[in-house]
Amino acid sequence: MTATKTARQLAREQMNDEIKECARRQLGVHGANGLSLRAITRELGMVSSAIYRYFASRDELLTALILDAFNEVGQRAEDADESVRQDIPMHRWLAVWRAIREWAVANPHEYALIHGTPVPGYAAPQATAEAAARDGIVLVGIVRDCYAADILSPMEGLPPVPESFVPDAERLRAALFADLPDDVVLRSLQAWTYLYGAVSFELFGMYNNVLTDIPAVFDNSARVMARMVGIPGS
Amino acid sequence: MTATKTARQLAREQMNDEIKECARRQLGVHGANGLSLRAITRELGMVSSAIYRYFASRDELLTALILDAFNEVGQRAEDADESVRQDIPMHRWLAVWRAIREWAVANPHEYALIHGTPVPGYAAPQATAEAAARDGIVLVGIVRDCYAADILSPMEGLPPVPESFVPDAERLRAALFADLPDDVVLRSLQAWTYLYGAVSFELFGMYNNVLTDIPAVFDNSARVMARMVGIPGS
DNA sequence: TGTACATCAGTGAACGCGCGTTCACTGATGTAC
DNA sequence: TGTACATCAGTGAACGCGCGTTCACTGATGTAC
Repeated sequence: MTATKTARQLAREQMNDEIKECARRQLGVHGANGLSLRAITRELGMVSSAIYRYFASRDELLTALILDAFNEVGQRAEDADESVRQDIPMHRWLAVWRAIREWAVANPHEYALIHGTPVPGYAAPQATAEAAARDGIVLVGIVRDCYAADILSPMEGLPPVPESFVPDAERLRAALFADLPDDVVLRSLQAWTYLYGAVSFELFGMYNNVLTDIPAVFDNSARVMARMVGIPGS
Repeated sequence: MTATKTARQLAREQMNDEIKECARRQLGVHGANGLSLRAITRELGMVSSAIYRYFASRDELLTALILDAFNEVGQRAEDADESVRQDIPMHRWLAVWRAIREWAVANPHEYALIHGTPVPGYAAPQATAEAAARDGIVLVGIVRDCYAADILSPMEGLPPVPESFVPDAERLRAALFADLPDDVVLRSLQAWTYLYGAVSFELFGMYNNVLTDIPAVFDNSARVMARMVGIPGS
């Protein structure tokens, strides 16, 4: 197992990428349900059975695409967080929200793959769960940093945390939320819900004939949610 | 054109309903993309071409299902609003939120049809737009009643309305929001976005292994959004 | 009230299409001695 | 360094399937006189 790769290995990796890229293009035209292995091989100038050298089945290809999508959006979120000044939490928060939205707008069909209607008959394997959590980890990280610096001030006057949420908060703390109090865990989840609700509304056309400057409203929503969670900054 | 219907007309209406009901059942198994006219006729014991006496094409059937779904959820929202005491806005607000969520949970596939990934290659005709607005009209109605009664107090300390939203607010006022101020129009849209974001997260499985008592968190969110918009009540 | 004609729900065969997956194969690339 | 063998990417034909839609038809239901 050396670092140098044989011509065969290189060709294989390249072909693998070409298949996925072609599949992504297909997603845009026919949606996830219409993803056709034959159409992919046709476009790549191969015989239809050749694709089975790379993916054992249609589901396996789908899984690879889903994994890529989760990782891409997760990577964008992480990059955005690191690209801004770490000492201004609101800047980090806005940067991450924008990065996620912008990725989705630029890749609507991959977005639909991970946040749209689940593909019937397809069950995502456990492997995707880890990749799916990356964006959430980034957002929670910002909240945690504020809490650790004692500058988190969740909005007052909001309804109290429901009792039935307490065990969930406990479990979520252990997994990701560290020592954040119940209400902050809840507000963070609500902000996360809003973020993807807004992106889905935009991409699925619900804002057609309603909003013209969607990015501006999205930014405003990001700030509203930041205020709710307690992230300081104008 | 009398009120009495011929046996033929009655049979036609009944068959029409049976086809749609069967189609709705199919949605659950294979999703909107997998809706098959042949499978429907098979289940109904007809020959495959017979369905063309009722729907001119697959798209026409889809449109009918979408229209039904919008009208059903709209009806539920209206009924819920009317079923509670009109003088307590928060009760109305909660009732409508719950009604919409409960309809969605009870009819996940019809929900996906109207709020999930758009079906590729299918463009909803204008006719659906009116039905699609019913739930929004109910929610805005509550806000308007509060404003008219001078008991609306939008949350303070939220980021100001973006300038680019002002023309949208103007247009939306003319269509539906009557004399509500810009910030209330914006907060209402954000609440509407949140509502469907939360329902979609629940139905599309994003809360799996995260929340156990989803209705409780949903209620909490409804109250948070009510507070943001300015609807009074604990 | 009875008859002649029009309407129209449902039939059955066919059209042309695309799909995922399998299998035995060829021939180029890579590896071990 | 050269040869024998193993690996494996890609071929081409085939399998069995389901799909939406058209078309000429049959026979029951409805309507006008």
